[in-house]
Amino acid sequence: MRAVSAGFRERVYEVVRRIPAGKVMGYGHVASALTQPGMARQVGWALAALPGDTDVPWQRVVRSSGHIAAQGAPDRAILQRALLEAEGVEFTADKVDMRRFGFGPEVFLGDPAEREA
DNA sequence: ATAATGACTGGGG
DNA sequence: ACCCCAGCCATTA
Repeated sequence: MRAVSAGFRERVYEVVRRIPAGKVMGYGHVASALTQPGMARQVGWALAALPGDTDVPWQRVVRSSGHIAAQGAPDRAILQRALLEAEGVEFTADKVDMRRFGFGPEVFLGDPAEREA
């Protein structure tokens, strides 16, 4: 058995599958959705184990900063950006504006004044 | 059982 | 705002 526990992986995939097209979620955010904050790295691990023909929209998961992750797979990183732009996600200086494209109820927990109109 | 690794994160320079 | 470093945690060696 390679990578993370099968159960954990499936939970990650379930969450990722719920991210609507045109939106992105941070690894830490996904981990929180799994009620297991602090496992951002393991979330990335689960996505890294995905096959090329998966139906999981792994491209919608980026770093909290909005930058593309995929360190060990630069080729996948390029593909990821292409897929996201095809979904309508705009990139600025190789980063995504989480304030606009970030998904998840958690993002609304912050101060309302923080939010962009 | 200990040490190294990595699709991460937050704080400090 | 960008780069570097220490902290985290399950999987591997």
